[in-house]
Amino acid sequence: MPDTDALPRVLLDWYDVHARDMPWRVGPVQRKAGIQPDPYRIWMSEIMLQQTTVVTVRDYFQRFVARWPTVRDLAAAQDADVMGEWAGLGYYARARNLLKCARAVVDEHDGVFPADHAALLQLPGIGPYTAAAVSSIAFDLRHTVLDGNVERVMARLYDIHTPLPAAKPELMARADALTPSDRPGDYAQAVMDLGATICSPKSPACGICPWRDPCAARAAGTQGELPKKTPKKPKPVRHGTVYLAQRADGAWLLETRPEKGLLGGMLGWPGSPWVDTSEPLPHGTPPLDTDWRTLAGEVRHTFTHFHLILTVKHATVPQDTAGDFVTPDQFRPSDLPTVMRKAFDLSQS
DNA sequence: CATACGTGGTC
DNA sequence: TGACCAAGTAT
Repeated sequence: MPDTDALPRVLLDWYDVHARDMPWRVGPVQRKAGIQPDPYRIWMSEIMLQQTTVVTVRDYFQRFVARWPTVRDLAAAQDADVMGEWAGLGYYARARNLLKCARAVVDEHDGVFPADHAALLQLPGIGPYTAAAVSSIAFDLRHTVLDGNVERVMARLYDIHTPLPAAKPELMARADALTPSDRPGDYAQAVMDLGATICSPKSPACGICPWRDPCAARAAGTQGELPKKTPKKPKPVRHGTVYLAQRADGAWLLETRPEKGLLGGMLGWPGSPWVDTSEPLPHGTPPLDTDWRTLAGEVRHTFTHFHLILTVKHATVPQDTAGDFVTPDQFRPSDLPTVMRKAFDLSQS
């Protein structure tokens, strides 16, 4: 059994030297000099980092805080502007909840992020992990973060073979027992940095790990097979049709998708429902009665729980055609979610 | 507890 | 090349 009193100290010492630089992060040296993180930026980064890598988040974060420097700025933004800026980052419910949360902070908390874990948990898009991350990292309160990194580190440190998600309560208990009252914010970032860099999913760098000596999995040689996970279900393949209509002035016929469900609230091309490939290719109802040309090739895209094959139809229509056309000066292909941008790219090739 | 919910990088 | 994986949340 590792000495649980010494472990957090060892990790904090490692973090003092190896903390990675991130645009939202106040590093250990600055923090010791009394500089506190901006809760708005910590919250923003934590929402973006949900199921998303630091490398991907970095540029999105910079664009968001440059465009909306404070939570009040964000709360006052147009929905379509925020969704467009989020396009390509995925999990679009995060963007919808980002706006709801910003407006709740302004309306219910006088524009100031609450430090309290329970209060944070009441806000849209903030669950157990993010509430703990914001209260610890932004306010240096002692809360235990349990994300994918910490789960992996704990499973290895204590050689826990119970598969996820059943192992979560035990992993949380282990993580909580290690969380120190001194520098809990730096500790939270340190244990996640450790999981992201040293204690990685494949071929962990045990030789340079600050916790190599107390690590039970390393002693047992099981680090490569932990954490165990319950097998995933196979992804079905679905297919459908999308319609790209371009007016004489170059404007495109687009629609804002319904708030709920896949790509909710995002810009997209009109099209058919997407059905299993065991069924015939659906054509849906074309948005205009015109001469549609089927483009060569197809769009292939994989979502979290299914593969999609899209047939893309294109038409050039007269200037006086009625509909929600977006003019070239207002159309940014980067406002489209990736699957829709792939259809656009096919029409341009 | 299971499922829906994106995308890009990696091996 | 396809499966796995990433600082999870909502229902």
